[in-house]
Amino acid sequence: MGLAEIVNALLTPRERLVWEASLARNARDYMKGADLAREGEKPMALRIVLAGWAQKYKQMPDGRRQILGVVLPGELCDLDLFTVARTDHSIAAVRRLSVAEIGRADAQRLFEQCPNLASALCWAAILGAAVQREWTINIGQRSALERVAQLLCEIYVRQHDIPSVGGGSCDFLLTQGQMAEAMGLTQVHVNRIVQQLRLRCAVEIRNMRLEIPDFQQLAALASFNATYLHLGEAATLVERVRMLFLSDFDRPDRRNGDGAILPTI
Amino acid sequence: MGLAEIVNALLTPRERLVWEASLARNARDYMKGADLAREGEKPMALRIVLAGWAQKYKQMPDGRRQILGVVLPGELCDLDLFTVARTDHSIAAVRRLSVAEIGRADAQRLFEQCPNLASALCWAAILGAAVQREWTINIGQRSALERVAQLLCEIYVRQHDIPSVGGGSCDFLLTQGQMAEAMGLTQVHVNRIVQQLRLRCAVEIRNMRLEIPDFQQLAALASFNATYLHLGEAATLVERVRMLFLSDFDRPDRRNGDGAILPTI
DNA sequence: GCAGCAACTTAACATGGGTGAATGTCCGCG
DNA sequence: CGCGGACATTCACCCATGTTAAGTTGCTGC
Repeated sequence: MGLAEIVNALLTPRERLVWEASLARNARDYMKGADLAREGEKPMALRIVLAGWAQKYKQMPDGRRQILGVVLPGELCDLDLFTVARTDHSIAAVRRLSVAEIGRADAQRLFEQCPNLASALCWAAILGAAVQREWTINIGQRSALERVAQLLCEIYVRQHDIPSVGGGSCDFLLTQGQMAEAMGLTQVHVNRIVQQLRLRCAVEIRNMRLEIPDFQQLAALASFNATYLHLGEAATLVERVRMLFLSDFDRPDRRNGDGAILPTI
Repeated sequence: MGLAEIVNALLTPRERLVWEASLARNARDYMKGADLAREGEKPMALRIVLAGWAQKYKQMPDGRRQILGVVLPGELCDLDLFTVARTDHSIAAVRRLSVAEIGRADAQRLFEQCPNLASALCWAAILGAAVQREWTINIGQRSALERVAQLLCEIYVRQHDIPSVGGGSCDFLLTQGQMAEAMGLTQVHVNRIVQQLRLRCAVEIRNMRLEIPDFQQLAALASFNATYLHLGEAATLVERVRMLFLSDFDRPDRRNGDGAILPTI
């Protein structure tokens, strides 16, 4: 369940327009490898990826680097602007990247016009933490082969939202070196594994595309279980948000585009 | 920054009373190893640890288990009750455990009486995700010695809130086997490392207590950087929460115990 | 069409940490 | 007091993955 679905479920049509206009107005580009934010800095913007991929990472004093997750188009980078005094991780562009950067003043105005946006962003951030948990078990417990297979499965499913039967393809912008930093392996070993996957599952990574002829087979190799992505849960989302933020959904202007009042559970 | 500090910063005195009464009223005990919640289930309660430690974990089909984090007294287990249809990880008691379990109906009533509680819980959940990120880099990039040292540092600091100079001691309820599951190592290897730490830093784990004669030394071994715990940021928290949830802090009843209006930034 | 660089491959070798199994130590309980 | 269970410790062996160091391929810019 990505930010887009959450926004669709929680915002009124009018709010959605304001939100999307704000994204478009604040677009900014980065070159491959450029940092959008650095660990230890004061957070300066609310960031949504528009095109390309971003990577969250942490670096140790001696240079070892761990990629903590990738941010795909339409997804939220973090809520640090509202939650912490100093950011605890860095964000960089995986390749050429376009991102909406909403500064303090703009954000303030935005939330005044979109009262439901705050809970939508909180939800996206909290669900994003579920992905982080899965990366932890991935690195902690899986073998190199399982790790890489799991990464490919996750990236594939996150781009399709509805898990498709059989196989298919999707964008894949990481180099083998970046995959290594993401999975706690070396570049050389990732290369070995990618070749194994090529032989065993006919998986191909080429030209920034990932091709998976048989998703079931790959998922089995990885013991992939998509529960943590919480797909298809948007339908029942309003019910749960309402439990926590009662007032947000009792406002009289909560209507859909046709003027009908949305079901209130 | 733990839940307690966040609640202190965001709730009115009246709300705090209601909240604490609710915790006390819903206390429930678990035996060592008992599950409070299991992966795949529908979330049934909002849980706050009162005494003892809880562990979040995930298990793979073949039995491998990764501990994703520990929940110390006063901390929130998760917000799954409000965010997901099915939980993606399990929670168990590390040892005998007392926890407040607030069910749907009770939670509903609670949020009606404590309008600021919702944002407090969201903040706690989002800041909890920062700890998860650090576990990821810990397992992905650090050597076994660094990992164990880092774990000890984190547990120590989380119990002291204010990092003390020199050394000290704190509760430590994990067995070496559990430490192994937490750090992606084997029990045997954790034992080797614990003995090294004993020699090199005089660190002792005994009788469910952890003694660290020289915290600086241990922190250096681990390359420990406490940024991710966001200590001491509670002072400026209201300012940030206000940016996101404007309305919550404009309510007329936001007064402190003496009847004076709290500063509004 | 070629220089130059980034990414990918391959190979030989080294090692941190895993495995399995036995032994030791402590403590609560009947 | 002695038994049983939970946890910690030790040992011998070895494999998955890291390290180092060449290549090789294939862009991209000029």
